[in-house]
Amino acid sequence: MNPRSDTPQAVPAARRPGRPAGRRTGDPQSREKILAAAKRQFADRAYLGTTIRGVAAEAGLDPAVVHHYFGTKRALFTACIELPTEFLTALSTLVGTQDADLGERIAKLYLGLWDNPATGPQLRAMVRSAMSDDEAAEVLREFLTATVLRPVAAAIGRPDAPLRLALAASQLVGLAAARNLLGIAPLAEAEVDDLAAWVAPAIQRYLTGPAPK
Amino acid sequence: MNPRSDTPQAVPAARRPGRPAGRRTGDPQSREKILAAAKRQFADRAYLGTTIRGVAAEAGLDPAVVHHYFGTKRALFTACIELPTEFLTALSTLVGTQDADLGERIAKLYLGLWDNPATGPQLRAMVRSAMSDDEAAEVLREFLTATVLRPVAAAIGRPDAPLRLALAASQLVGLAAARNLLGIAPLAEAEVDDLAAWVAPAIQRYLTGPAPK
DNA sequence: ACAGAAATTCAACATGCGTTGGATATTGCT
DNA sequence: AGCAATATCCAACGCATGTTGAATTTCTGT
Repeated sequence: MNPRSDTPQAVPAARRPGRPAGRRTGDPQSREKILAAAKRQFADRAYLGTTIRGVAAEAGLDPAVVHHYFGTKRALFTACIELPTEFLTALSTLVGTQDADLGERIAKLYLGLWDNPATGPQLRAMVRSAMSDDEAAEVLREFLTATVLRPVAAAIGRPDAPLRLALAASQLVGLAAARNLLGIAPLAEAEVDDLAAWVAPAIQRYLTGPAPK
Repeated sequence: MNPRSDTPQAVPAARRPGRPAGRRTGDPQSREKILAAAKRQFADRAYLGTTIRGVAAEAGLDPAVVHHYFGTKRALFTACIELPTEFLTALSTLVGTQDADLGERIAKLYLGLWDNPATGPQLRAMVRSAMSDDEAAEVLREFLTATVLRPVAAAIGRPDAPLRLALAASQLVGLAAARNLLGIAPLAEAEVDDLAAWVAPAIQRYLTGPAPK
């Protein structure tokens, strides 16, 4: 503390500039601030392009606080891509019922998830990172097969159901990526309902139509 | 380096360990080796996950050689994603002709490009990096619209051609990403011709079918 | 009132990165 | 034979990163 210490030993103290250390008054929202900033950055720059320091800066905090709450960057990422389960169950039950409007209802629900501010960033972060990071790819693959493809395949009950669902999923993921990640103009500017009407027949045919040849 | 130097000055010389510096005998293939290694790594780990040092190591060279030939990492990347123009013109002329098999022929040609060892790595590198890097995304968007979407839209000549083509492209990109990047099982294991038969009706409908509603 | 837990700050470490500069060896031209 | 161009290696710089540790302040429960 004293500028002129009376002992010749190392004097690590004397913290003068910046805000003082220590706990802030009021209930701490740092964890939520970090999560929000991290979701935004993972969604925009994928796993490798996102830095702990950048997240901390956007949240207005010290990088060490991020580690205090989440430990490692990987743990922060997995905390960011957890989706509200309500949507997943809605999707599953929806696809379980077979009818002529199935394709359109799936497409609308799915595109709505991407435009929803509560779930869109997670989806963007997931797909963006899965394309450039092996571990994230495994997370997405596991998520797709476990919570979407497998249960729905069982509900449909055809022998070629896994292939059919994978085809439908590839169309939907490709559409969302082109629209929300790459920003291909005609898709990015289109309305959800119009897009759903366009892709609905394709989804419907993949799921319930006749096999080719 | 020398334990007993005869001059008290700095002695930078006396390079002893490792291979000697200087030009190798025989025609230098280093540029091609670097390109091959870089294509592989950009395709596998996207732009940010690829390091000059890693590329140099795979090519068995010093990182400085990479800079000697390509200057910067960005320049190396753009050198890697240049596609042979023959394929592009083949695609363009193919889509210019309208008939009932158009969807299937497009799908086969496109999926073939991804499985072709001469063009697959570039496509993988392009799409992978476009998902995580802004500049790469612009390259892909420009490539898609300029060499595929725009000319073909002109050939089709419908007012909603841009949207129709973007939808077809989203299906194809999504299919290739799920199959070649994410490794979704039923798609990764399927034959090109079978997949083409499945997606052909969707492509055909996007391009020439009736508009919805 | 007090002790422990929690929250925050700063400083630093070790690592890996892209990039640069200089030294050295080989080639090809004249 | 000699000389410019080319190719290669090594060492280092400056910077950013994830992560750790210690110090400090506030809060909470008793």
